[in-house]
Amino acid sequence: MPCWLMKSEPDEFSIRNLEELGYSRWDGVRNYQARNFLRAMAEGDLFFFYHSSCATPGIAGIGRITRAAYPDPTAIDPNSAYFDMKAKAEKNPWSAVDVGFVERFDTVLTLPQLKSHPALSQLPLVQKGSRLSVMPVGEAEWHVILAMR
DNA sequence: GCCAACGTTGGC
DNA sequence: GCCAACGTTGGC
Repeated sequence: MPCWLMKSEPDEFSIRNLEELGYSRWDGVRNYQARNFLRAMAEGDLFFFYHSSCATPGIAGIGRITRAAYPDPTAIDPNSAYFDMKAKAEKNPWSAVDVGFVERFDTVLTLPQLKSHPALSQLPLVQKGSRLSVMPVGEAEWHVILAMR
């Protein structure tokens, strides 16, 4: 089963928000490479929930894909912060998935911790300058990260 | 708040 | 198709 990592700013949407809600739509992705990964996801895939742009950037928990990619409604909603003028209902280039809560880590697995592990050096997350917000995680990497929690 | 790195836009 | 300018991401 493919595994993933997705970034969210916890001020916007955190692992606690997902825990409280139980499920959510994962929308607002506006990068083609990240969108293509969204489209490669299947129901049942697991992902690491990463907190970015915050006091302690790192992996905060685990979620599950509960619905495969579909057109992102926020792209055609003028009231949404993610509205895209160029998107139309009949031609919407952006995708969203639905996700469910799986687990919240007791403590965030911090970016420096992740960077310190040699087995994770190929993960785009830890590479210099990488801004990719949705990325695949290899099975070996997945288990390494799980063991670090 | 700063700024390096990246992706996108648009003139040519 | 090139590439400079711009806007955004995201760690620090």
